[in-house]
Amino acid sequence: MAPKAYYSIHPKFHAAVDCIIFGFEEGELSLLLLQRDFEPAKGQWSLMGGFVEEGESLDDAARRVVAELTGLNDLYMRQVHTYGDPGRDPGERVLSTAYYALVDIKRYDRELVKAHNAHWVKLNEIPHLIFDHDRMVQDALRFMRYQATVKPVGINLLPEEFTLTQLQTLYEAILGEPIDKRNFRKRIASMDYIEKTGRIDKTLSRKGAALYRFNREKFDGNFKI
Amino acid sequence: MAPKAYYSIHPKFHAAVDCIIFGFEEGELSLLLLQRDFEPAKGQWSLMGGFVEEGESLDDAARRVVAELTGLNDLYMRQVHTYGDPGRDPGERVLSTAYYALVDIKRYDRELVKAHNAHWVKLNEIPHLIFDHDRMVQDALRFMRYQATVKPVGINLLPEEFTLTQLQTLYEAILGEPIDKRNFRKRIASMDYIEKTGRIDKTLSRKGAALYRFNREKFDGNFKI
DNA sequence: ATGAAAAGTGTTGCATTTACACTTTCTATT
DNA sequence: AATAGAAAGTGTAAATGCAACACTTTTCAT
Repeated sequence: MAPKAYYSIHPKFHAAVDCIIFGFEEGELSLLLLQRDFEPAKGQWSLMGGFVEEGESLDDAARRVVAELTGLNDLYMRQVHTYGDPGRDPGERVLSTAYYALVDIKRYDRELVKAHNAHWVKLNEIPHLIFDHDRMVQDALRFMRYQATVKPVGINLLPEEFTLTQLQTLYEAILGEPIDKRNFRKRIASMDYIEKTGRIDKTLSRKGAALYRFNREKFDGNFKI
Repeated sequence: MAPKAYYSIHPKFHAAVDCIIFGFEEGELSLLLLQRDFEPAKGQWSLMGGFVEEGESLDDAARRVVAELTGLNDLYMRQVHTYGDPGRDPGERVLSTAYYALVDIKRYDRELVKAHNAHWVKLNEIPHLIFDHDRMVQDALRFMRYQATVKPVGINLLPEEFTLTQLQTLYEAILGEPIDKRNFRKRIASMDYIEKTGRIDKTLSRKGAALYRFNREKFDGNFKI
């Protein structure tokens, strides 16, 4: 067994998670940010975060923190990076692990968000954030963009059923560049895990647009390597 | 200011770094692993790791730990992931951040490695490692492979000057598949940041092979986005 | 009846990637 | 001195993937 001193001669640190919560609305990506009405850094903007508790994994902590703010427990989340510079939190030393989360912006709990004084802010209108949260956002954005080019994580920003126009607008927002409609639809047509539901959405156009859905079974079947 | 209780009501944890140290020899990737002659988990195999100390960033801790074992202070290193499940270390709770490092296997300090009872182990001969170190290795390998397809990080596994055959063998080892010699050389020729030194290596063939070197300035000039 | 607004639909050219085999050079051996 | 062996070095053609491009259909509101 390990001698007791093996651990105890080393310092301990607070551990936190900070969450970069992405939403998609009006053709643009947004982040859910807190206008802090509490200390520390009261009055400034920050990411939603929280301390890791005893017996709680990092993933669980991130999930809890996001659920506290959104009421949603089933979000797509990924760890981005851990920030551990001494002095990154001017109060005490805290190691913080950043996670990004993808939210269908129609689903979050408006009461909870209001209670936390949180707001959806469009990507290009993001204010300066406290500590090293600016850098966390940059890193999370880069990582999410990369993931989106590799697998269809973006789907988690849309409702269960979505039109191809919605999907294209989403990917244009993620990649930050316009996409040719015909080429885009050709590519989607070749992905059998994005399937027509047979239903039609009439709210977004007079003509109506076919609704599609992501079929996780087909995707996992095709992509497990 | 933050009330003192803001921090102090939350638990603290040990923080560690574990390092996946890659080398390249005889056409294969290897890892530098410890056969532990110390507790905990004496007798088992593990990654080189260490606790994060007061006033030391995670990156610094990883750099220190790798230098302790290899004597090398200038290695290419990247953070991979942080592992925080309660119980991942059966002794006490420890949050561990994994880093990978790339070593020119000709350069490390053999005395230090021997003193730590560490050994280079080929990728496909890696034994079961303690705790969650197996998973760390898988994650690091995937991340390093991805990085190698995007930018020439592999160069850090070779000496300053190298032949194109060495470089090709390295990339075959990283990607795990054979590469066509002519296509490979065509691609390298199009990268002006890999430049001929004018020197010739005569140790690896009778004919002799041109030595090349990575020009960081040209690379940064081309790739800064 | 008409106009507006979004949905939907194929083809061609271009660029990139892949497949493929022989010659050159040198030295160690006979 | 001749030769065999071993790795270095070199170009072309086919195929595939990617990018560019414009008009018709449908429906509802006016």
